Amino acid sequence: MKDSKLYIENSLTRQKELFTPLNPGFVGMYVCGPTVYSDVHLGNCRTFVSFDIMYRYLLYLGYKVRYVRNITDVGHLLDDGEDRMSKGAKADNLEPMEVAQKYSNGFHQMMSVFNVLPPSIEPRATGHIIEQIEMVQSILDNGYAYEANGSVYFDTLAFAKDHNYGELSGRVIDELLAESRDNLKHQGEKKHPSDFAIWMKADENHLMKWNSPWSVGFPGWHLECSAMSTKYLGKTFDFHGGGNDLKFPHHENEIAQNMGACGCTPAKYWVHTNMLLMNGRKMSKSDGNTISPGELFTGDSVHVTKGYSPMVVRFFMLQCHYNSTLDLTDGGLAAAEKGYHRLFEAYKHLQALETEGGDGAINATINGLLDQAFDDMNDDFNTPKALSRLFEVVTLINKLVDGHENVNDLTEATLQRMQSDFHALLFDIFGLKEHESSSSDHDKMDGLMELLLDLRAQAREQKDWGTSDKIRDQLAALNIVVKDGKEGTSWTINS
RNA sequence: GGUCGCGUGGCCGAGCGGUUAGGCAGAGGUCUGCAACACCUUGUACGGCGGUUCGAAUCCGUCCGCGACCUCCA
Repeated sequence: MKDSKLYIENSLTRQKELFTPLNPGFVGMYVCGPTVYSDVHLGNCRTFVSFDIMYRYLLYLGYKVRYVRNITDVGHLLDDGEDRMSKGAKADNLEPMEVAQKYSNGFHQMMSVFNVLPPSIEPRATGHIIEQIEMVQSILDNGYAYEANGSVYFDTLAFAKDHNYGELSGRVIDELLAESRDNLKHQGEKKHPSDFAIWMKADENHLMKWNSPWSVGFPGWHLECSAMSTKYLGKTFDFHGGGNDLKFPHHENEIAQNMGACGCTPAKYWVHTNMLLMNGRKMSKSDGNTISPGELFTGDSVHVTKGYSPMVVRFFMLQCHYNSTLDLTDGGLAAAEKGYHRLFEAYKHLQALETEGGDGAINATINGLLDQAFDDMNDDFNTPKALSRLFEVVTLINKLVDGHENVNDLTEATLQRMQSDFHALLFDIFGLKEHESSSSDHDKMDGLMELLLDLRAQAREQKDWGTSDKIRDQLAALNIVVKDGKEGTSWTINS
């Protein structure tokens, strides 16, 4: 276990707090996953990349982390009262489970493309109907819910007498009443407009329904997370995350349900990630201001001039703190792409550096920057700041490579630390990776390029600039950049 | 209308009471047959107006502008 103090901005208290797990050395972490009724969109990806960084950093610090991220495959109602999964199923003439499977597969594939680590447990709402029914019963037994026509509603007024409802989102129950007074007539079975369903009676054509003590029906949306987090992490656990659009009503109601069922607050630290915008506006599926991950990778969209690789997009996300809105723009991505390449070029040079070990004149500078990078990570996972330290190290690496700084001013120990910390930050914590290609392809490519550059070198010796430039230009058209340097010619592939 | 948050240099984006953020672009330079790439150096800033303070981008007030949530959303 690394000896470092991690501070996390807790949405519940709105303060940065020292992270101290309930059980030393162990972390229980729950993150609200996707509803699998259509393709993932980029905003989802940013959220899960943000939590991936946190998960990775906790692992790096040496915690044993149980990371639970659910998949919602039932219970999400649309305005017209139809279930999202059912709607998707009817539209494509599929079983609801086929819809869930199809989009779960797509989701997993996209997470893998973004190099997001899989969670330890990925429970599904439909696989935990019994747990949810039991929780409804507990809440009823405790007097915080009532039954009406086969549906069960959470009684927010009764709950608010004993507990604080609205703590997370800063909402006051009287205001909730005032807000929705106009809609009272539509509320039907509810005693109070802020009450919410924890079990819904299904009508005859509803596709997804289960037996329960109250009716044939289905669980309320917020209930699954309460039931599943309790099952896998216990009644109280360390860390609960989600997009900040889930704060209300989802997380507020989740807290109420857990309190209502077991009398204790579910999570110690609540963490919310901010939204991804595009061109200054919220990305959303419903209006046109959206780009799918696939379109972003291929460049097949009016919003970008070219495609950007998944790792460039991930790097772009890292340049912004998870708690701020991030504005996706073509210019921003292009800038990120260049920075990303510069970072990785420096990383490669760093791994090749060797020192004979001198007086360590620049040790302190480098150690200071690396220390600060980790301090930044400890300060609420501040990836943009940590990255800025790394770029300062990049400048130093380049100076060492170019001879502007003497590599022998670096002791062996500091060089090794640079190499291992750089690797840890880039790959283990930030979760970046280089563009992969199969190694046999790689060998062939090397051979081919060696041949071409050999021919070109001959042409240049004979001052046959026509042939020399033709080779260089044709390769450039294939995004292979030829670099003529002091020590000969090298090449790289630009993505 | 209610709740919360944000406005930083050409662009993106940290900082949040005194010290260079960083990336991209721009400018100058090194390298090159010419280029490109790469590398080095480098300028410009904190929405307006008040206030607190020895000192404010950073705290307070106010005005303007923007966004999110309050209804399904990551």
